Amino acid sequence: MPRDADRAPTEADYLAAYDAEAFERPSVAVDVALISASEGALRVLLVERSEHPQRGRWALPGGFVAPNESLDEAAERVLAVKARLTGVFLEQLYTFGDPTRDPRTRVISVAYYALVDAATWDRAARDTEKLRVARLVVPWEGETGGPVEARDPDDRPLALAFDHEQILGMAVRRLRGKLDYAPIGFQLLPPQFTLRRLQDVHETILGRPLNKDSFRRRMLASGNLEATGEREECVGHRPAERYRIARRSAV
Amino acid sequence: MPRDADRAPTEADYLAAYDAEAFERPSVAVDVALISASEGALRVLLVERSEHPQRGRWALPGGFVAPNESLDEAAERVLAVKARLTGVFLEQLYTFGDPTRDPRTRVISVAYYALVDAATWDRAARDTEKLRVARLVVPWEGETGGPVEARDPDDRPLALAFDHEQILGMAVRRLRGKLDYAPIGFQLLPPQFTLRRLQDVHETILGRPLNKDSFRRRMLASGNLEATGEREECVGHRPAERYRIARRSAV
DNA sequence: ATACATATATGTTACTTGCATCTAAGGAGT
DNA sequence: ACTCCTTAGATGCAAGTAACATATATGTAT
Repeated sequence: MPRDADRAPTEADYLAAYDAEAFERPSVAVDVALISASEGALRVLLVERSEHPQRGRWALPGGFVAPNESLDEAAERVLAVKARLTGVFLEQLYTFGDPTRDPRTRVISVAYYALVDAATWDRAARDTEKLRVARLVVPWEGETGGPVEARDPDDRPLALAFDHEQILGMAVRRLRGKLDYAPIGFQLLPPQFTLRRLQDVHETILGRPLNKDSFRRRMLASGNLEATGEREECVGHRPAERYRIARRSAV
Repeated sequence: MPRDADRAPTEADYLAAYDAEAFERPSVAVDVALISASEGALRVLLVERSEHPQRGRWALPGGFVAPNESLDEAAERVLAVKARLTGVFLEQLYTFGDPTRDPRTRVISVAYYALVDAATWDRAARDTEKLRVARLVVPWEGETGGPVEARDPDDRPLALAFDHEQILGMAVRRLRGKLDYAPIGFQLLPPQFTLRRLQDVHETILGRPLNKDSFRRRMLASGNLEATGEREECVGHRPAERYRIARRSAV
């Protein structure tokens, strides 16, 4: 694992490591994967790079961290500026700091992922210039961290800039891992939703079908759901009850 | 959630956010929580700060990220320089970037956690000057992210520097969360260990007793363990079989 | 040799999960 | 109005997994 394992660290290393001023400071950016689920696939908002470097490639919306804002605030700002979204589920994912990940200069990127329902996502994608829809093609064996492909609405593969494919792969894995024990599926749905829609979301994220009954039982037993008493309308069959996130649910 | 939710972002914000050169760049550091488990408690290595700021307080060993090293490499270097350890389990935890977390200047800290067996940890704590043992007192309800207390060998509470208490809290939560589905318990044990020792480790991390039989079954069924054929010696009772991490185990 | 302490095996019960079946409730076509 | 179709939602059962209790094995200490 450690590359320097053989070389015994010297006192000079120690000093060098601690003298912050001696180092050229890196830029720190946040990149946000705005994710939604619709029509059986995960979708993520990408922006086409019009400038060097990686011109023409697709990138996650991002921005440099301003001196007086926290990382969370920077991610919120990026989301507000680029996708006109505020108040959505937003969580830190991982920090990518390979020295060569940006050819210009050292840029350390703190990656975030945000979850919104499909309608919000569509609105964000429509309203915003320079942003384009991308569908994430998540490989079956993606559980293990295989590469995640992004495709445009015409199903053509998109070349992602920097290490953003890696970021998306980690976002998908994080979603899959948290789905079982954290109430995040709701975040991809509007405030009220039927159990079927929730199951669709879970199946999309996991990439495999789930048993309807045990899914229902598990969700209702979790205590995170609350029946609204309202029902779907004009659906051509028995209307399903609508649920919402229970107030006591730990988000 | 978003603090700037009310203020509509302007084009100036957008440009400002993207013009990296206009920003004073932050320092980026790594802080490493070197964790082990012994005598029923988690232990972490801390260094007493002899300089301003936070002089006299206890901090996680850390260092600034050098221009040509990745974040992982920086964490490995910190571990090698400060604890004389290489080749141990090391994983990124979270990145802390509150603008005021360091009173000197903006320092963004990428926190890591490392896991070693008790003997290695003791050796690291003994060999290294300026490093002191600390016992983590993990509250019962720590699952929810309650504060984590650190105490010295005489059980006196230690005042931690910066936001390092928060980092430790997140490390404990991460350990607890991963314990069920990732083979990390082994990392706190020597290469060979009995099932009882492994259970001790799990109970220490989770802070609650586990059922012996189902723990055995679960561990053996996971396929991550491999019997060595060797047994404990001079233990005053029936010696337990020793196990090791199975070769096919995904670490 | 015997007592003792712990490891390991066996068995019993409660709970969870997957699968199958059945009924409920709407719309659409006749 | 009636029947058909589709999906919602409830119920029952079998298989698998969990905790818990008990019994047996196997070493050291006396």
